[in-house]
Amino acid sequence: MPTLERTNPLPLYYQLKEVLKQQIRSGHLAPHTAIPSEPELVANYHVSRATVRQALSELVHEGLLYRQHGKGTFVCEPRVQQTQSELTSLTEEIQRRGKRPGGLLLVSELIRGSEAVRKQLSLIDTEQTIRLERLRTANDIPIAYEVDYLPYPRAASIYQRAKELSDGSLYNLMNSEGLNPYIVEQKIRVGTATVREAELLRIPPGEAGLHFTSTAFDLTGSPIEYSETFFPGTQYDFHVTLRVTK
Amino acid sequence: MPTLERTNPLPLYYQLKEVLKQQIRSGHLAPHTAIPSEPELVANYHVSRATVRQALSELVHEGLLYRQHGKGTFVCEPRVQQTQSELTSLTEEIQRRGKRPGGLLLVSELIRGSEAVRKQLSLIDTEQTIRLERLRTANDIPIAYEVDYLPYPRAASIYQRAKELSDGSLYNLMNSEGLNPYIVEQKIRVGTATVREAELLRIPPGEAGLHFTSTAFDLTGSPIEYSETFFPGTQYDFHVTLRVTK
DNA sequence: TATTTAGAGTTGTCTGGACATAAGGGAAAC
DNA sequence: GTTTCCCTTATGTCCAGACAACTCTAAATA
Repeated sequence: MPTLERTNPLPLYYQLKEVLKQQIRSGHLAPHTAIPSEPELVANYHVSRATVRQALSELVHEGLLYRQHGKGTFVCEPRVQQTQSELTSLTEEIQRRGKRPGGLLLVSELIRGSEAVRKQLSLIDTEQTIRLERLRTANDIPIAYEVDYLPYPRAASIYQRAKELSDGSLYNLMNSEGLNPYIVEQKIRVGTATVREAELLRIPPGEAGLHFTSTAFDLTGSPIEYSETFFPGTQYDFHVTLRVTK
Repeated sequence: MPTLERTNPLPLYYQLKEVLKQQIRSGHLAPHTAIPSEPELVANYHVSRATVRQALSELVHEGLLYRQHGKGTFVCEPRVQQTQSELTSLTEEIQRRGKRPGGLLLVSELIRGSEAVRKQLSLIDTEQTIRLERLRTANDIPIAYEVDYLPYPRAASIYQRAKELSDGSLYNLMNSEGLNPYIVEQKIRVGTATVREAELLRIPPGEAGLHFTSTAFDLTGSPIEYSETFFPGTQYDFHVTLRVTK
């Protein structure tokens, strides 16, 4: 049995979490079987029950364990998409499918923006928007047309570094500038390609596709990005994992 | 200041959560302002710090508060779609838009099911599937065509009560029978209507729409429902809220 | 035999305390 | 005037213990 290191700067509850995760993933703790009870974990790892419960609570929240009052704590059956509701950028999504993500920055400008966009970003009168128009590619083949809006001056540094977007993800760039997306709201509907979109994506005008509008918020709930993306045809599956809020 | 009732069967941390929620929603605690510190809450409500922290932790997890080590705990800016990633059935979604949900049960049968469906439901050799074919309506207008598969015999009671689906939600029926959806995985893509779908939905065959495939799991991670749904045209927006997992 | 009761083991809630770590401000030193 | 250091206050981690509520089994009872 692994032991927890008190000299380790990582918290004890976090170390315990990692140990249990490892045992679950390795199959040492099988689905639907009970893990050691809380008093047993306390004895085995020489930590208090509060520490054990913090580790278990987080694993329950991550969907790896479930508790039954009076009976015990059990291992969840693994799902296909084990990572639940993770926030993946299109860049990462393309990489996950074994392709090479790329992009072409078509336009980068500072404009006032429509009232709809300004409302999404909660801008005040004097503030402007950074507008980025991008063509996204996988293995150099265009797969999506995207327009991003960011609040100015808050995201001024993004405007300076916009040229880096040709090969990288906007979310990566935002993270490196302290604009960390924490929650993202997305709306999905069927749409048809405009003439401009059809031309750029090399598809017939009017062809159907998925139209995304997305707003990203930081952990304080302030909007930091709004975007509209068009995926033509059936080239793109969108996955999502929902959870009951109780 | 409201007081917590120790005679109340509801836990103290839960009562405190509700009090704080109320103060946030009423605007008594404004966005981006600090709430009382943990020691202050301890003194004000006469509970221990562990109790306070349990309440705050859950509110942080629900996206109503955010913490900053060494500074304090603050109120999040409210988002448009404040309820995050909630699991709403189509029935509830229609009601939320002020329309009257309905349905027509076309087929209810017990079959072996394709290998793909059997795999989604993790069935063993001897088990069968309940197959339900439904036309969903809003104000008596067809809006979606849906095929549901449930594991048999586990969901046998659903098969008995299938006729109730004409006016109610499958998730409601499942909940009343102890089959509680806890996590739902969905895949969304653009699709075209088959001849049968077009006929039932009164649209031209081949028209584009959203094609959903969805698998529901109970809290133990076991699959309890798999469904395929077609929404024609642009009648349906799909909303989703994602969160970073860190 | 069938039912009730008692007990052991589990998770849920709560207490009161301790020290660590991070942020900010003000006093002291330069 | 500027920088450095210390103190205060905030959240983060951890402890030892207590009782409540729930589940299951087995013994006691009708």
